[in-house]
Amino acid sequence: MPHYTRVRRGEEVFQIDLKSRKAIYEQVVDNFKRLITTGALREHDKVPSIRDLARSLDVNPNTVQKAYRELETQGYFYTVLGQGNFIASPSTNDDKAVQTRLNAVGELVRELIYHGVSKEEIIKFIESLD
Amino acid sequence: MPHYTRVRRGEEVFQIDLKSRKAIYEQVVDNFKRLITTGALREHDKVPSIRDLARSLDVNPNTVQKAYRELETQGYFYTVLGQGNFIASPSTNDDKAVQTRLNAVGELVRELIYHGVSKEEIIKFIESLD
Amino acid sequence: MPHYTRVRRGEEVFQIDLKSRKAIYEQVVDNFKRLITTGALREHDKVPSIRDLARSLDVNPNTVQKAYRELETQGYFYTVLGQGNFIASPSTNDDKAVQTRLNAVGELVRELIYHGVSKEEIIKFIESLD
Amino acid sequence: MPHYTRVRRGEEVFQIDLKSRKAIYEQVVDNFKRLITTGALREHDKVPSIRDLARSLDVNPNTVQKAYRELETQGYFYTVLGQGNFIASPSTNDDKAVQTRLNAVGELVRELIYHGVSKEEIIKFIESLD
DNA sequence: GTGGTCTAGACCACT
DNA sequence: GTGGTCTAGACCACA
Repeated sequence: MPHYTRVRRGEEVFQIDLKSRKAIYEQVVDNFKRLITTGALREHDKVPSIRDLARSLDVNPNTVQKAYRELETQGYFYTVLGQGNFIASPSTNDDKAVQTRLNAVGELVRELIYHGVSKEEIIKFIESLD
Repeated sequence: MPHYTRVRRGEEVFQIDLKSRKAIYEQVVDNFKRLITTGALREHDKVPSIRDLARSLDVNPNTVQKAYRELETQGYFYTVLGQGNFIASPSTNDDKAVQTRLNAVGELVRELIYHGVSKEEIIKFIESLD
Repeated sequence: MPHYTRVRRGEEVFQIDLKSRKAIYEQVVDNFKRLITTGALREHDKVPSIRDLARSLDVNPNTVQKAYRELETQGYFYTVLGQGNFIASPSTNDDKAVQTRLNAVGELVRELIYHGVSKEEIIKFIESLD
Repeated sequence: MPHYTRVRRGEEVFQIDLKSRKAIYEQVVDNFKRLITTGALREHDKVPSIRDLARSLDVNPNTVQKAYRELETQGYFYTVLGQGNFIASPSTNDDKAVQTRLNAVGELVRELIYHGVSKEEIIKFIESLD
């Protein structure tokens, strides 16, 4: 019995690891953030209904709903009552979100340097993204 | 009940925020990582005893113990029985640790770009660190 | 699918935001209340037929019908069988409606004060209306 | 069988109407907002544990938790893991919250005027609060 | 003790 | 069809 689920959506893969210490709903959130920030999902795209995704991932609908709610409050989704959930427009002025993430990057960079990786290598890695 | 604790250790500050969503033991871990990766604590330095730190921070000794065990597992501390805990040497060849952190950086960079921050700005931020 | 609809009616705008958490039929109700209380629609004016408005707003006729029924219940519309819906006369003695709204205002004022807005500012805002 | 629950907490009353069209968790949220904005609950006060309040109100703990989470994201509560929930400091710079509430006040004032209440009466009512 | 997650399954409101 | 709410009850992590 596998303890993870992978679902292909177009070219992209949606992956949940039931054994992970990370909560399932958080993994769903992270998967969607990845699909959105990589451009695989774009503004106004419809996402699967709560029930459908729950069936695909073989988890309880409540769990998916919690993820969708979280994505809505974080500004990645919007909900149209009776019609489903959709990808929202990027909010480019969320200073708090930016600051949190920059701090996290700073922390990781320090740890990477401690593990022997140079700033130049890290910057080269970032430039190679996408 | 105070909702945060700050303890000066030399020039550096050790800070616990009870209001944070992060578990206290994780905050203790992160504080030590920060002190180590910024050079405030160096190889073979002795760290405070579990009981002492617990008293300083006004948290349960079990919590500090959990943090110390975690730091040992992650290779930041080593224990000498009967003498206490000490800062370990950096492990410069921990490919798994490096890979995990690079992935996390990649994820954060994508989210920052999505929030309107350019790669150039992120790189400039990294260069400005320390 | 557009995520909002604006329809000009004379000088005034009728606006539905599908992304809002508010039910569409409630938004239709609110739009009419606004047009009525601002004087854009007056006593005995005829309102569009359910089918026409549904077409203009690109929503389901059932949704508009629900809104019209609600507006009739609340005393803003009256129906003449075979002729359509019309704007009713203001009911100046509806103590219950007044009391409900005053309570709501009180609640909002308390929350505004809690968020640092002074009573004077709130009163100035009210005086500036219209 | 009564369809509502009233719980006295000190001088204040906490009231839930199971028959209301408003969701139970929202009623819990509103009750706490009222207690906070009227000053009955103050910064750093401990609120009842999820299980305790659920027992008092005779609702499911999940329902109370949903309310507490909402209060946390709206900035009224903060959670200390393993210790419970506490009243947060007022956030005096939440422009969005202020704007939303001012708009709502404007709407209500227009409706009150439509129902025959004068601006002067409304302002007098606001000045009489507390 | 505390909050957090998850399931199974029911019922409701809106479109 | 869609999302939203609620219950009953289980299990886990943290302090």
